[in-house]
Amino acid sequence: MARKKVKLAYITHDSKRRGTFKKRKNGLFKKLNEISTLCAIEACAIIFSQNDHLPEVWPSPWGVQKVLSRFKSLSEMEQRKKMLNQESFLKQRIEKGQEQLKKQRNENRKKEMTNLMFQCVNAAHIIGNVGLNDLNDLSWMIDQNLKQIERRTNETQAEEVVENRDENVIGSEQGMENNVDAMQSQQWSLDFTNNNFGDVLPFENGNNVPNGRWSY
Amino acid sequence: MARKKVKLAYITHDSKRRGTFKKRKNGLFKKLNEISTLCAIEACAIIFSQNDHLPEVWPSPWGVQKVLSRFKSLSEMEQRKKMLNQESFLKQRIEKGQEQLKKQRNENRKKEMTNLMFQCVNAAHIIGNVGLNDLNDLSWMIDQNLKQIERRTNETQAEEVVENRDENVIGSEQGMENNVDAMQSQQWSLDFTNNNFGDVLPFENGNNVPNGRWSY
DNA sequence: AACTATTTATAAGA
DNA sequence: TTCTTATAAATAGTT
Repeated sequence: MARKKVKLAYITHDSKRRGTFKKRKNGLFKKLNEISTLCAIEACAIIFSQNDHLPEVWPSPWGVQKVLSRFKSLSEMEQRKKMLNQESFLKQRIEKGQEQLKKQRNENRKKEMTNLMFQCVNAAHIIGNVGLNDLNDLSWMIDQNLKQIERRTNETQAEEVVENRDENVIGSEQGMENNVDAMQSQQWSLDFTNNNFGDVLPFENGNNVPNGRWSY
Repeated sequence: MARKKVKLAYITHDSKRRGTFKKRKNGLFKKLNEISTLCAIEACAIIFSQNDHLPEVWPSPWGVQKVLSRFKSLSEMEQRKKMLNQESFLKQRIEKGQEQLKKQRNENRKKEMTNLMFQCVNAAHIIGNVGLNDLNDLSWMIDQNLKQIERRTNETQAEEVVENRDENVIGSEQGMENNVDAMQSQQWSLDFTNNNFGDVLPFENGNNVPNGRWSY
């Protein structure tokens, strides 16, 4: 941005790009430092350079961790929201697939629990041929069944781990149609007011997504 | 930085600070956008404003997640490396912690189920002041409790999903506490060469840490 | 939110 | 690389 206006595009010339990267990274971190001081806010940035596989971070590894833990502690719903932006339809599909998978899991768990409880009662009936008048009876029964429950739970978990890997791909396909409404009803605010970014960048997913500022 | 040189310190005047924050945040994101375009690098930033409990992120929630996962896996890998180098002492601790975590989870699940069943019976007692002679009663009761169960299960699952992702590295939940130690034992190099930040900031942890660029 | 006077950032060149 | 400097950009105070 000096001596000449640079076009906002990948700098092919190698040493030039490295120089620019270094300069701008410093500038960026300085700005970050300034805004966090001036406004007393928590912020962090992580930048992976092209060559170095280790990132440069601001304000410090520990500072980053601190901000990240706060970021992660946002509720699950918000996390979900965040991940569900319209950057790519593919991502949506995967998300939806995961959602379905989760539902399916809950469904399974639900059935399992229901089944479990019926078993409890059956067992009680068999044992005493009477109702469960005494909690102590139930207590015994629970102990008897607990191992079985645990085994089942473990099985379910094991399956889920396996499923996790590929199922979201399968689930995703069917997830699409059902969730279009849900998608559209989501309120994403892509704030372009006061957007002076000027240009449009091709994202790596191939879609042309205008560079805006995302807010929740 | 115009009309007057501002002192690098917290802006007490409220509306002024808000204005500065907004302007500078946009500037920052624009810079981030530029550097990542010009140099084709992965980067992200998270900024918590003072009021809003939801952060502003760049490039997008999803983009942030992507970078974070890379960062996290990397930092954990590094941590692991260092720990292994330092002796299997810490490694053992981690494994033990993971084991404990797993046990704890099973314990929780067990308790949850037990609790559930007691709730069932209690509810039944309250309702009819009799034992569970009729399965239909139980059925009703189950329906009543199912939502609660589901909620609990969701909580448990949510935790597990997070852990699942990097569990084989370091159980994140339990790993967090350990990480403090690990962090501090890490060798961070604070690079002050070519540091034009000029000033010294009091960090919120109380330490006076010069603003430099951290690299691993 | 829009407008400038200034300060900063930085692309090229040394 | 680092330093210099001409110029582009960012932005503080104002409207």
